[in-house]
Formats: sequence, structure tokens, C-alpha cells
Amino acid sequence: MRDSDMTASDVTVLEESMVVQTYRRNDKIFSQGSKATGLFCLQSGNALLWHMDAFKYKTVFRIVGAGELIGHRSLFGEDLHAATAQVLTSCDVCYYPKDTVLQLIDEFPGFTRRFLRALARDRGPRDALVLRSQHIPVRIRLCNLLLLMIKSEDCEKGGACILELPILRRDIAALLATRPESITRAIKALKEEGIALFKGRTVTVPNLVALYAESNQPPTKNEAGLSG
Amino acid sequence: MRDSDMTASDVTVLEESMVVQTYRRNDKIFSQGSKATGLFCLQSGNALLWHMDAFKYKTVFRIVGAGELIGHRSLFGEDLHAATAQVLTSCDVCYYPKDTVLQLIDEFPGFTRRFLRALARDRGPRDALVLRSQHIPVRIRLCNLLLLMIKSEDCEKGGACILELPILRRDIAALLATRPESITRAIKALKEEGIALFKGRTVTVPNLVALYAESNQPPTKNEAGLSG
DNA sequence: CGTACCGTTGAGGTGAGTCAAAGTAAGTGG
DNA sequence: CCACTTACTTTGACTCACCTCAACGGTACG
Repeated sequence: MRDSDMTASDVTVLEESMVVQTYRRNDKIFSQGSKATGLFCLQSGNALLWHMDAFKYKTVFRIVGAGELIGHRSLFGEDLHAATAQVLTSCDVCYYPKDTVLQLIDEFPGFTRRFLRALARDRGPRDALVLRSQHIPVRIRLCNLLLLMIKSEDCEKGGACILELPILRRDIAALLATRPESITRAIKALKEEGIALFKGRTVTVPNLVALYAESNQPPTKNEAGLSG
Repeated sequence: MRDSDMTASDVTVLEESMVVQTYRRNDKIFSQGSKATGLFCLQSGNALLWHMDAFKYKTVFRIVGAGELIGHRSLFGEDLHAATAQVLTSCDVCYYPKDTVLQLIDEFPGFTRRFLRALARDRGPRDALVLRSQHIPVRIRLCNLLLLMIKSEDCEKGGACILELPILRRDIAALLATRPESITRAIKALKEEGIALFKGRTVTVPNLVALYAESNQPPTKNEAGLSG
């Protein structure tokens, strides 16, 4: 839902109450437990959505990119945010107060349809399958993460890619449902196999095909459970 | 979104194209990979939503109960179902063809609001945290499942509960991101601890408080990763 | 009374968690 | 520019919960 998607009438309503704000790395757009007062849409940059449980165990469950909505669940369901949204790379973020959103829904069906399509675009639940499934070895989960993060513009014709991954080992671990030490060891393994080279925040993938092949290795054994 | 939630005008439109169908145990409401043509709403009963990956590994990611919507993601995003919906206990299911849903959204803002609230009610992503997190021992994950499944009407005043869990070991395993053998062992452990007794499809919880306490055991060690 | 699942049990192996300690990078202030 | 602090990363040794495999027991059903 960028401006370019809006019709003239929608924009009029939006401009009256919309706020665009720039957040920098590590800023929190909203925090778990705080009151949800509106809807956010990232216009640029990346952010993480994470949850912390009663025992301080941190779970990252979504990487948010440009054009994606956050805060909608809290907006229509409960009124407290169930997660924290924290910025990875500087973001321009639109804020729509709850009243504005509800007003737009009531008055502009076109807005609603785009809104729903934006919601359906949320890849969180889907990504969890390849990033958090413990039957997949950590090394492969890390490959899957790279494949999700690589954009076409990161790649050269030869199949080599260079991407920025401005995210701590700790947060990669929280995203892949494992521990920082295991991330370190997985990175080391990928380096030795020549599949991906991590240096600081920069990852170099010499051969995208090899990375893809690695992440599609069948599990060493068995056939898993079929039913019905 | 049961009939009781509908306004008169909504119902008129709905009744023209709505189909209610009864499904029996193990029936599939829709299948992964098939074309999504509409929206489903369970009026009664329970169903499982599961996904199977390229290596036949089955992941159950949601238990659907009465009043919940399924198929919406495929409806507004891609047009192929990403999961299979399979019935646990006989269900009455409303089917709303895609066109009807879009028409209602365009014409009845009140419908849209209820629709969005129903979507926000989806506990799938939230439940995954307590059911599929591998830092939680299988035994505790099983306790969490019981706590999610127990309804107030299953319980007596004394704190004892009896519930039906018409679900295979294999599917419990797919839901808890583990293996059938581990489920068997966890069930055995809970029995020995006197927390829950599994007999066929019936589970007896002598003391709900004890079950709750068990599922809130802090992890044996450490403080997990804090950041930012 | 097979056949076909489903569930249980035991033995054995291992990937990843845990812990502790050392190494490195990134501020901060004088 | 250099001490000093603090936070992050890496490494190695150890441990363990769970997976895997294989065999057996139950139960439903034609």
C-alpha cells in the first residue's frame, strides 16, 4: 500500500491524518505489551518482528520489507501489541491511526481490497516452515534464510550475489529457532563448503545455484509421516 | 462469523450463494495445491490445517474451531491452497464463493469489519510459539496443547477435566514438530507424573492446576538471548 | 484370521544445546 | 590517539533430548 496504489479519494482522507516517520537501526516502531493505536506500513527498509516469552526466550517470527503492513493483528483483535517491531535498516514508516483505517474501510471498498491483499502477502507463517523447522538442519535453515533475503539486484550475471545482512548472530538464531553458537558453526561450515562467505555484515554467495542445491538436500533418512 | 453476527442486508446477499455442507472425520475441506475458489467458515467441529513439503514432511500449523475462517490467504493472495484442511470432528462448514466475499466487502463495510476481526482471531502464529518451539521440551509442548484444547465445559468443579482428542499420534507429532515415538514417550511420562491420562481418544486431566503448573516450568537453565 | 494401520518399546547414535573462556570489534572519554 | 568499557563472536569440551531404526503388540475390519 504505497501512495502509488491509492486512488485520489483515498489519498485525501489519508493525508489528513497519515504520519510518515523515519526510524533508524535498532529503533522500535512499537513494543510488545504497548497499546496498539494504529497501523504501520514500511515504505522502505527492513525490520524484525519478535516476541519474547515469560522466560525471556526471544523468537523472531517475521522479517518485514518495503510495502508490508504491521500491527494489523493487534489493531483488529486485542489492543496490545503481541510483538516488538525493531528496525534493521533505516525505514520510512507510514502510520495510520486506527480511526483512519476504520473510516477508509467503511467508505472505500477499493482501499479494503488492497488492504486485504497486503495482509495476504504476509509471508511470516510460510517462511516459518523453512526457517524454524527443527527437522531441517541449522545449516540448511541458514541457506533458506539467505535465499529469502537475496534480491535480484544483489546478483551478477555469473550467479554470484552480495548482500547485506545487518542482523546479529543472536537475532539470526532467534529467527532460525536455534542458538548463536550454532549459527557461528553453521556459517563456518558454509564457508568451508564454499557456499557462502560471511564477513561482518556482508555475505558473498559465489554461486547461487550451489546455495539453492544445498537448501534442497533431502533429509539424510526416512520418509516422514504420511497420513490420510 | 456465524449467522448471528450478520446484519439483515448481509444475510440477504449471503443466502443467495452461500452453501453449508457437513464434513465427516478425515474429509478434506480443501487440499494443498488445489485452486482456491472461496472462503470457508467452520460453524461447528474441528479441523486441522497442514502443509506437506517436497520431502513429504508433514507440518500441522493450525487447529481450526467453530467460528473461524479458513482459506482467506489463498483467496486474496495466490490462487492455490498452500495447505490442506482436514476434519477432526464432524463439521458444518459455510462456503462463500470468492465473488460473494468481494461483493460483500464492496457493499457492506460492516461485513468487512467483522471479517477482519475474524481474521485477527486466527491464533495459528501465536500457538506455534508454545507448540512448535524446540527449546520447550516435548512433554511441555504436549501440556500446552492440552491447555489449548480444553474448553470450560470439559471441566468439573474439582479441577478435573475430560476431553476428546480425536487425533492420531502422528498428527500430534506433526503439530508439535516432533515424532510419534516421542509423543508416546511424553504421554507415558505425563501418565507417570499423574498429570494427564490418555486412553484411546480420551484424555483425563485429574488436576487442571497441576497441568498448568507443569506447562509453566521455567527451562532448566540459562536466560536466553536478550537484545536491544 | 489375515491384512493393514496404529501404537509402543528398546537400543543406539547425533545434532545441537550448554557452559566457560578467550578473541574481536565498537564505542566513550580523557 | 590510546586506555577502558561493553557488547558481540568464536571456540572447544561436554551433555542430552530427541531422532532413527527395528521389532513387536493392539485393534479394526473385510
